[in-house]
Amino acid sequence: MKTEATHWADITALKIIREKGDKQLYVCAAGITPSGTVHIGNFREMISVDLVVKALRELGKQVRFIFSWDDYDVFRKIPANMPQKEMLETHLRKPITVVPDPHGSKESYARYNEYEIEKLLPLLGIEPEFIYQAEQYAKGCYTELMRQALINKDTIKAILNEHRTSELPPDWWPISIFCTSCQKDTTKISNWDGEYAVSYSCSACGNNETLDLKRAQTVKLFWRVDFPMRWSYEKVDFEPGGKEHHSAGGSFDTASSIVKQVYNHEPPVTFKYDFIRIKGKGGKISSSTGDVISLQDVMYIYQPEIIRYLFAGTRPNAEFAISFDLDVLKIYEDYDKCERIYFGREDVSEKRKQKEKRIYELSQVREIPAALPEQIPFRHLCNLLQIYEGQIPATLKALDAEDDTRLQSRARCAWNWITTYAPPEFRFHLRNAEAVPVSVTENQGRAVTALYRELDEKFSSHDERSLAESIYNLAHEHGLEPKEFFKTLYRILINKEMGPRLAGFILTIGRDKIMSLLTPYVS
RNA sequence: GGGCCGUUAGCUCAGCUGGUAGAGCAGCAGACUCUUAAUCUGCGGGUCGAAGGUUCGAUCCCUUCACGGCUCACCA
Repeated sequence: MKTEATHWADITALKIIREKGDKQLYVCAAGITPSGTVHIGNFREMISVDLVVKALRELGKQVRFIFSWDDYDVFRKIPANMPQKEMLETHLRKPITVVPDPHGSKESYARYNEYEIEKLLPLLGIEPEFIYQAEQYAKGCYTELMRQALINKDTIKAILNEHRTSELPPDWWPISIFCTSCQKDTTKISNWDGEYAVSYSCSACGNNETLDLKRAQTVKLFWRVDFPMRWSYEKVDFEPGGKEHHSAGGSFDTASSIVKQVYNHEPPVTFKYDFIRIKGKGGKISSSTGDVISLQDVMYIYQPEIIRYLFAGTRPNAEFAISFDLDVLKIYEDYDKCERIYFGREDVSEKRKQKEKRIYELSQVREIPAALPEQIPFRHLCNLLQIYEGQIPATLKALDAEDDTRLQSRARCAWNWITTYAPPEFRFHLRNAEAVPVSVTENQGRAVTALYRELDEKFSSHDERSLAESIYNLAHEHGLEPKEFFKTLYRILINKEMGPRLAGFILTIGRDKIMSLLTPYVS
């Protein structure tokens, strides 16, 4: 039993129970429009709900975690990162589920964007029940609720007008219609009979028609109304919202009024989450250039647990940056430290300990490890992988590490980082022993020869410290400044002037390899 | 114009339901005749944006103000 909840996910869970009462089932919802690549900022919506769901379940509650894809939205503009722009151009104003996938792999534009992230979520332990709005509308799930909105048109209008600078026009309706002929939403409603018949005319193709709401599959609610309608339909108890929805007059505000006045349902518990910034991914990052950062991009560098850790460890209403630069090392170190704290291997204040422990628990993709997992510092992994040229099994074997999924995943991320984002100082290639030797002076050659002999005799008895000492001594014995000797050795090993801390590096490279690399210089 | 959020050590930030402040980095000193933001050890009196108020007592509550940022108001 925990003393008091201090983590935001637990606090929110308790708040939901307090405000919604003791229920058999709690509904927690997330929703995103797949009108383009789902980016890491959108991901905050999913993970935020996931963490709250987790907290509720740990309190012994039954929870339904729903995720609504707002894929009956209209295709308004073409994101810069999409191929086949001319083709897409011809589909503007149609529902995104009708627009073809420009990549040609999925049944629609919307589906492509949905799938790109749906396939990744289970890897992060996020497994919601997906609801596809286009499908829901098509199935007629919302017919009655649409009619209710039509009946309450004036109420809705008044609510929306409260915060508008210009009033909605007299002929405004809370629904919009995709023309059955040209599929575009370039339609104007001309009449509603008070029951289920809605007439419209299409300005694009000139189509005039009267639809039956009970049969029609192309009518939908205006987004600010769709939102509260869904709260009512799914009986949503909790849904967070991005900051763009959370100010006075924003969609949460109007949706709350509408759900109460039109649908006779209480709005869900909510909180606001802030945006995610990106750091260290050089140059163009704005969505206008279409260079959005997706979850996949982040997973390329960060293990699943660490992605969860980043979000679980930050209050939702605080903005934070996801880094691709040197900060990556620090983030991995922070996570490892958090893990050590969880397993009591690190002395910290009780308060800190409680805090970190909860964050650690929430960061786990599945069950919490029973004992401290083997930790291999990210930085070290980066060096080893370069020695083994990116071969993960060989690297883990050299480490005598368990070949488990966590370490594999970390190794993959480390290699990805090294090859894509790491600064040049971090990168190296071991030279090939058969390559033409670099040139060394006579003195340098003698020192290298001495080192060769030293290693030949005592490689296995050296540790980093003793070997470092030997290197110094050898330098002096042969009249070299240590710095010069270091440079010489780095050139011989990796053809650079600097590299990883030398003694440890030599030991890591391993006896066989180091001997073969030094051999050409032995006189 | 409305709303929200910030303003805490040089920098980045922690500080839960009030009991006069902390961590990392930087810095300084020392150690190691090393180098991948190098490692180890030691060192943290900063009017907690300003002014009022509530309180025995406020960084943490209330009010007002200043500065900074974000967001809504057109479309989804």
